Amino acid sequence: MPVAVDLVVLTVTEGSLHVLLVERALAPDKGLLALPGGFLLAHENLADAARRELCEETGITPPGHLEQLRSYGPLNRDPRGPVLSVAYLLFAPTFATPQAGGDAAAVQWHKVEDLAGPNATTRLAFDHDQILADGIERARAKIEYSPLAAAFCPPEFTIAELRSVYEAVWGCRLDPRNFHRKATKTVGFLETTGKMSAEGVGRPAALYRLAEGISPNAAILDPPLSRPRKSQ
Amino acid sequence: MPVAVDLVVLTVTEGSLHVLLVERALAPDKGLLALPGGFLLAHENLADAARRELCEETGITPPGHLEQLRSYGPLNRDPRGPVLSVAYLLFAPTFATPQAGGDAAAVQWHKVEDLAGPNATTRLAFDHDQILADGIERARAKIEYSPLAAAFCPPEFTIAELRSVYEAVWGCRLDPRNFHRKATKTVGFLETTGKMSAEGVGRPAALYRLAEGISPNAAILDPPLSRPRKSQ
DNA sequence: AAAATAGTGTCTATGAGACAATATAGG
DNA sequence: CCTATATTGTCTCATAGACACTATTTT
Repeated sequence: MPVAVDLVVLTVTEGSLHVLLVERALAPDKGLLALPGGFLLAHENLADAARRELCEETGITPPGHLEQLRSYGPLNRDPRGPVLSVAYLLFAPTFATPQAGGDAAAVQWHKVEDLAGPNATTRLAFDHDQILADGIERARAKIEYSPLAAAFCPPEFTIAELRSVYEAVWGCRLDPRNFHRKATKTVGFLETTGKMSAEGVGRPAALYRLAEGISPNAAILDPPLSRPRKSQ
Repeated sequence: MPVAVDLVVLTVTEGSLHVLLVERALAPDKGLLALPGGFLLAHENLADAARRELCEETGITPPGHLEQLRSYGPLNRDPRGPVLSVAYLLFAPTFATPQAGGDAAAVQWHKVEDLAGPNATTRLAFDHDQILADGIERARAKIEYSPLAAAFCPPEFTIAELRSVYEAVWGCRLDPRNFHRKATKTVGFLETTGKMSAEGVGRPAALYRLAEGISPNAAILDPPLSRPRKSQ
């Protein structure tokens, strides 16, 4: 059984959630947008294949946090026949614009708004719409009770930058004052650097980093940074 | 690449969480306890393979709720070579004692306490200890914000039965009075049947069922039936 | 000074959890 | 009667969210 690995690579730029897509250089679905990915090699583990494929198609060695999303198929998802796909999710800070390579004719960040949800305008190759939707849902759920939102930020960041990540991923506005209190008072989340941000207008903001010794993966925020329950 | 499907089949009996294990009839790891499972056939989807393997090895057509857990490998988990395993999780009501068949020499329910956590006494075959641990963790997290705990109960059940499920899965005692209020007042969770339970001593309890039109999978309890945060 | 953003304090509504009190069964 | 379990009610504490207010910068 051929086994593929596909990646949902998410980042936050310009106030909204973006996903890294490639334009397929080969049939099937040549010319369509798709998640980066490819076939698992013999003697390779899943996560290693995910990193290798991302690097081959985009020239990027993934920073951020990589985790398994779920597996799909193998039937009715690739016209060539049964292919089992194991999807991975990468929480990435915005890094250098990627370089197309491998099976990819072009690589670009795309606004998630245009691809998933009610206002979607573009169709992805294979069953990648479903995989993307699952990845977004996972990201939305996970930043609530884990420190993973910080994986979208540079190593040192302001509370406002962190808040804009939550706002982009959840697609809603958060009260800056309540968010500030919540984020800074949640134990085991942030650590002050002592430095101040010099950017922009208004009072300078303190710079924070992830708390020492936090693996963004395992740590659990308790209580969680609660996502608003009702429409705001 | 050979692809296997393994199942973590959980149920609640006698006040504690149990998992269905087979004794391997064949090498490798012959004689060891293992999760039921086997190889994916050509032209078969993952969830279908999970159901088929469970039926072959235990004679059971799974009631309850089946969901994908995650994938493992393919390296360093089977002495025969690389095998990708996709694990599934089944929330099962206690049903008829299973019948061994296929690759299984014996099939039995085992107390999860004896297998996972600090007091574990038995080792499972392959990497099934890890898979079991992940399945238990998923179950513990999921019954908090989904109606899935009811999948461990018969179609009609009392609040006390439902509470004992939560207590078994979470491994802690819950206040019967607070639990009763919480469970019955959570919208979209339970529905009264009008019938009463005749069992046991004390005042008879009302029988409930899952609310109409709930797919236990998709529904989200809001607010969740919160798991106690601190040790009780 | 005005505008903008950072950060703190305060109030209210809601839910979790402790626990009193009542209801209904069997012995 | 007593005991056991079901079910309801009440109280307290903690947290989410609304929002007034102060602090510090740029224009």
